[in-house]
Amino acid sequence: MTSKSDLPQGTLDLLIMKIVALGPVHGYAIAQRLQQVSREVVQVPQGSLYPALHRLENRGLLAADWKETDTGREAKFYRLTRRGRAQLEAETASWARLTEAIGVILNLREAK
Amino acid sequence: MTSKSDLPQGTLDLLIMKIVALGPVHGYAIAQRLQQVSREVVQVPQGSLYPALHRLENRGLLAADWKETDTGREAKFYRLTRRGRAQLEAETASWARLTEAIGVILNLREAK
DNA sequence: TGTGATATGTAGGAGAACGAGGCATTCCTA
DNA sequence: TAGGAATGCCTCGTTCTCCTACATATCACA
Repeated sequence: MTSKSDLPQGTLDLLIMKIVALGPVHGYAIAQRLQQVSREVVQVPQGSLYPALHRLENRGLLAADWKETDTGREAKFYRLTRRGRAQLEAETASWARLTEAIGVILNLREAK
Repeated sequence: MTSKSDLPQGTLDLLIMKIVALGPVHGYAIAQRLQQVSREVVQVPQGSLYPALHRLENRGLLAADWKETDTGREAKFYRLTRRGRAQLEAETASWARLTEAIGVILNLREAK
């Protein structure tokens, strides 16, 4: 079971920012955490992950430094910039508003 | 306020199917209902609406007949096909699973 | 007459997601 | 010691969706 459902467009950036907000992580670990925390519901292919990270970095929402991982490899650790933090807050609120609205619609009964 | 937030990819089709499931409606009315019911949160531009309707029709999820509206105009009334109804159910469940997973992630506290 | 609401549609472009590929290192095991 | 799996980074090309802008037509009303 637990079919991998594709993420709606735009959602990936939000999730990435959220994970990064919890503390500096490198790309590979971001994908792993999203998968674990969501119990396999959210799965991020690398062909989506890295372009998204670069996108966020170009927009000035993330910044990165090369550091050594626990396993002794070099990896690019991302952190949220100030703008990124503001963006995360805004998008989280927006997401809540939207999903609530959609939830209402999906629960409509024919009783017009 | 009530900023118009863009819909995540794929969500539009889901919402359209849901509205159509409540009873036959024409395109223009679908957009209006979505806007009203969501208190302006969901707004569907015509350039998104009609392509989406054609898309759903081509996929065999919607079917349409020309009828007269309350206002005396000819309009294309859409209804769900059997496949459309199954698709709506599946996508609704998928949406619930996904938003729940995302909700969990967005509520994470740094306590790893 | 002209403006706003109703009603349908297309064209063009931007942007996101993803599959498929490539590359390098480390660790485990047969 | 050879091979594969896991870790870690990346890009290219395709596909799909969405949206701005535009085009069309009817009707009500001022």
